[in-house]
This record gives sequence, C-alpha cells and structure tokens, in this order.
Amino acid sequence: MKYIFALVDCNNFYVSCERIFEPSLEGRPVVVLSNNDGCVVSRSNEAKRLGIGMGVAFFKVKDFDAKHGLVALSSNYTLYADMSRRVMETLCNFTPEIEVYSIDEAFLNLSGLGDNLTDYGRRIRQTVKQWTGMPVSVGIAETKTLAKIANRIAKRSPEAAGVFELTEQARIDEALAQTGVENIWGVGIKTCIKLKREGIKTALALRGVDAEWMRRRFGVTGVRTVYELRGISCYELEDQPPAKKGITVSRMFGRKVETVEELKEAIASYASRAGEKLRDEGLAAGAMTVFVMTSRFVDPRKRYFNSRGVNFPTATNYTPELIDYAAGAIERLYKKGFLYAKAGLILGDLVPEGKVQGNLFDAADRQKSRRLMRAVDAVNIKLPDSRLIWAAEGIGQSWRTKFAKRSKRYTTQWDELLEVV
DNA sequence: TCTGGGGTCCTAGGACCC
DNA sequence: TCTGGGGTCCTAGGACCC
Repeated sequence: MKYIFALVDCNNFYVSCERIFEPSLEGRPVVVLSNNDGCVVSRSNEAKRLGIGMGVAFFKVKDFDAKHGLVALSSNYTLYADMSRRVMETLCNFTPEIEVYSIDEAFLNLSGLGDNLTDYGRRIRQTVKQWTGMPVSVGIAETKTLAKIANRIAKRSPEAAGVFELTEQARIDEALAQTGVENIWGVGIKTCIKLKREGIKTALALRGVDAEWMRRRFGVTGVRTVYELRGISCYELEDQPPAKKGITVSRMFGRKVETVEELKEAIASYASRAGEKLRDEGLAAGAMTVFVMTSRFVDPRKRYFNSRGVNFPTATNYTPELIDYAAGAIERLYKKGFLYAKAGLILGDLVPEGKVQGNLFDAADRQKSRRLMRAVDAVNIKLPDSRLIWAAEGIGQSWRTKFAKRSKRYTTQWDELLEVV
C-alpha cells in the first residue's frame, strides 16, 4: 500500500494566534517580532504584500506603521504554545498517526482513508477553524517533500482554497514545473546557488537529475530529495518523538552587558530555565557548554566569541549545581573591555533522570535536592508571575530581553482572559 | 540607537589503535 | 637514504529546518 501524507500547516501562525484574540487585527498588515523585538518572524498576508521579508530587522520597517498602518507585536510564546496544543489535539481526531513537526505544522498519515482525500482535507481544515479559530492549509501527497509542495500550492492558489492534493502524475509534473528549487523542503540557500549554477532551476528539473551525480555533489540528503520528488518516500512519519540530544537556553540581552557580575546573573537565570526544561522531560545532563558573544554587527576588532565545555562528575538536573558550573565557566570566559550581546548554554549527554550513574565520591543528598526542585517547579507553574528565582539570577535584571509590545496570555492566565465589553 | 532561538543531521578530518 | 595502512571514534563546522 502506498503511503499518503497530509501536511497541515497553520497560516502565518503567530499572527493568526494574535488575531484570534484581537479580531480588529483582521485585514490589517500585522507582524510578530522575535525576542527583544529584533526582527520579523511572522507576517500577515497584508504585511507580505507590503514587501516585508521574513527575518528582516524591525528597525528597517518601523516607519511602516505611519505609512501603511502596520501593527507590530512582541512574541507571546505562552499563547502560541497553548494554541498549538489545541490545534494538534484537534488533528488527532483525524488519524491515529500524527507527527507534530513544529509548533505550527503536523504530518498526518492518511493511508487507507479512501479515495476522496481532498474532501477529507477540507474536513480537517474546516474542523480546525471551527474548534480553534486557526486557519490552516493542507497538502496531500505520497512523500513528505511532495506534501510540502502541495501545501505551498494550497496556500497560494485561490482555486485550491486551502487544500491541495498531489497524487495524480500529470498534476505532479505541472506543480513541479512551477516550483523553483528555492522552494523545495531541504534545499537551502547554499544548495540553491549551486543547483542554479548547474542550470537546475525547477523541482521538475531536479527530479530528473542523475542520482549518483547528485550524491557526489550534494551528499545523501541531496539524493533523498531527488527520490522524494520522484514519489519514493525516504522520510517516514515519526509519530514517536525521538529522545532529545541537547537542551539550549540562550538569549540576546535587552542591552549590551559589560560586567562579569551581570553576565553571571544572566547565565544563572538561563541555567535555572535549562534545569526546568530538564526536569520537565525527566532528564539529567552529563555535560554543559557555555558561550558568550558580542554583536555580529560591530567592528571585527571589537568582536569576541568563546565557549567552554564542562563534564559533570555525575549527571544532574539540580539547578544550584547547574548555576555553579555555568557561573564558573563564565568567569573563565569573561574578558574585560567587550560589549556582550548574548550568552547561552547547551546541556548535553542527556540521560533519563532515573538512570543516573552514581559517583562513589558524590556525597550530595540527591533525594533531598530532588524534593526541593519538585517544590520549586510546582510553585513556578502555579504562580508564573511571582516565580521563585535563585539569588544568583540577580534582582534588577536590567539585561533581560525586552518584549515591549506583548499581547495578553489569553488562554493560560486567569487575569489575562479576553474581555468582551 | 535597533539585527531571534532552538533544534537535527551529515561530513571531513584528526586522534588513536592495532 | 629511509618513513604502513586501515579501521573506528569523536568533534567542529556546515547546512538546513521552523
């Protein structure tokens, strides 16, 4: 039996989340900004039509509000995560096999659901809209790469009205002929330039290249893309999320940071957040890499990047311990005279909490630490606005990332519920 | 003045071993 | 003058994704 994938993708996800709770944003150009209100990460169709590109620095389009009525909002991750969960739960009603691919996309297995897949796609789209308010597009095909292309057409073609099926050969050929290589899943900027230099400009042309030549020039990932375009599936549906390999917490500062004390406060708060993530996943980390960096946009002589790895004697998820290691690394990394823009840490060698190998010389009372962490986590989940923080994180925290234009957390905070007046 | 964060997979090359 | 070869493991960096 042939596999059938549906790719369900939320339209302009962050912007749509905002619009669901603020309908006056409907029909206007709206963008959502990254951390620190730095650059544009989600755009309404109206904003796209104004020529605002994905990832552009916000200061470059700031004056669009006066000229074109552009509305810019800070990211509201709490709201987006909750809306994502609602959409994914709705999708689970349509198939037992679903792979949540990202915050706003999921692959569904539609094999064995009959011949009228387009109709089925329409039902999915309509139900998600009705139950959550979220507009989605559905692309249907025999490989993930083709489903991505189908989804792109579903979004753009008015006739498709949000659902497009690519299972018929003539239709596939036509779609591939109209898809530039830059719009193929897995083809990034570097590969795109190389392909075009070879005269390969469309997905149809790429489908026809010699597989061995492709392997030599672009490695196994390149060949997989060619096969996927031919309808030979190389990427399975992964309905079991694979074990995490690392946990990263890093942020740009709200302003430049010069002192080692402030760097240590920041890294302590990132370490604390990393500890929460570990415990939430039931994991412990065996190693940590800490890094600091200046802005990429300053004079090269004023740039500094450095990182430092630490292997723990015993894997841990105990926040005070993580903070100690992180602060120690910062002391060694810090060089006076630089304006630091960002710091972060990456936890590696992750192991299930219950399987931590004890260390003969490790005297810490693990049971007690675990109870303490459980208590702290419980308080912070219940009272996110009066969180317990570690003294090392500092009180003022003037280096904190800025979110000047954030909307309310409508769905997760009682005091921020939508008010209808 | 102002330019995000969190991931995965693959590959080349060095270290090390016999 | 003469200086092996092949396998495995690890890591850093590249490329890509949303």
